[in-house]
Amino acid sequence: MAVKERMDYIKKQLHSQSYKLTPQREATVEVLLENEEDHLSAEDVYLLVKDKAPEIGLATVYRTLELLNELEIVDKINFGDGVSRYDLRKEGANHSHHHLVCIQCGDVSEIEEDLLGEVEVKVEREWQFKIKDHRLTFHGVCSKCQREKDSTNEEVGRQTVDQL
Amino acid sequence: MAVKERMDYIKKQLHSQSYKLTPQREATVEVLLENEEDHLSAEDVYLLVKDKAPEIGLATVYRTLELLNELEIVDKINFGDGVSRYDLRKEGANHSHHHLVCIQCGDVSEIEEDLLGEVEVKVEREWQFKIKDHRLTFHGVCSKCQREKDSTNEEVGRQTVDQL
DNA sequence: ATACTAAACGATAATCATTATCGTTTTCAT
DNA sequence: ATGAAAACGATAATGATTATCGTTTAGTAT
Ligand SMILES: [Mn+2]
Ligand SMILES: [Mn+2]
Ligand SMILES: [Zn+2]
Ligand SMILES: [Zn+2]
Repeated sequence: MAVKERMDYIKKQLHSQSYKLTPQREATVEVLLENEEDHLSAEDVYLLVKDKAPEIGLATVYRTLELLNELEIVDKINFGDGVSRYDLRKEGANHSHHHLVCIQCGDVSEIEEDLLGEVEVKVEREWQFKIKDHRLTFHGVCSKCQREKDSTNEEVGRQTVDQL
Repeated sequence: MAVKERMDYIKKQLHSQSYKLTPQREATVEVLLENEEDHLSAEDVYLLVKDKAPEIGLATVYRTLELLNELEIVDKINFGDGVSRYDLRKEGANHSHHHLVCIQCGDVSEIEEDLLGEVEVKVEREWQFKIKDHRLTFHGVCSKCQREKDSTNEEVGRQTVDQL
């Protein structure tokens, strides 16, 4: 697993900006690495990190996440529920990855591939805008929910009539 | 101006769902139409709409914006400052338009052109995800801020060195 | 026109995520 | 070992949004 190496790399990033790697910060990063698929809120991180460092305070979690965001180690994203969520950047990535949000089951999945190459070239050229980062989220129906809808819609002889 | 016609169309959308078009709702929509370029928070809308309907309450503004969002007349967006912003959909558009956010001056400008056609085809095919809508925001440096940076960076005679 | 009912409203209290404050602890260079 | 700065934990404050509730309005049936 590259967990150890990524931790080391993050340590270096902190040190290079002369930030200390406290036990609280290390535990927080560990939680983020161990839950990379998820999109945790500050409260979520707080509850998970308390297993490793029970004495940690919620304020410290917020402070740490804020710091990691400034260092561009995590992205702070917002899916429209009332909370910010913190998303570790993919290994080696220097920009935010994309998301698919299912409007039926709420599932959030990732697209690691950068789909915006050509689009960004066009935007930079035609809008004279120097792009530094992006946020791209698709809202729709995930494959699982599509299948469930299908098996529900077995209208007599005609099997699936319309799958939305 | 198409303002009148768009108001009529929105009236029809409300009525078709058997919602009443109250004076408060009408005043709110008017404010949105008159400030289409902007990205107003609920509070912003509240202050503007009070000119037209001084007795309106903030709760009603929130309720109206929520309703317009459900009817897909406005998009509720979040640029990372602590507030939701409400963005009227472009005339005839059935999806959210894109945004350019300048990380230096904070300016937000619009991209009405739908840049994601091919990307969405690919996502639907390769991720088996049925796309209903999207959110795309680019973060970077707007043309104005780039020009200011340029004229500042005249390294030869070196006038001013760095601003900010 | 009157009376009834549900929708909508205004005022304001409650909620809840996030931020600020402050006294204490830790880290690290001297 | 000493002192200053950085971090921390607890908790109060803030501020956007939502919920509540009594009143008003709009639409419909008498
Ligand atoms: Mn993600
Ligand atoms: Mn817009
Ligand atoms: Zn789903
Ligand atoms: Zn700018």
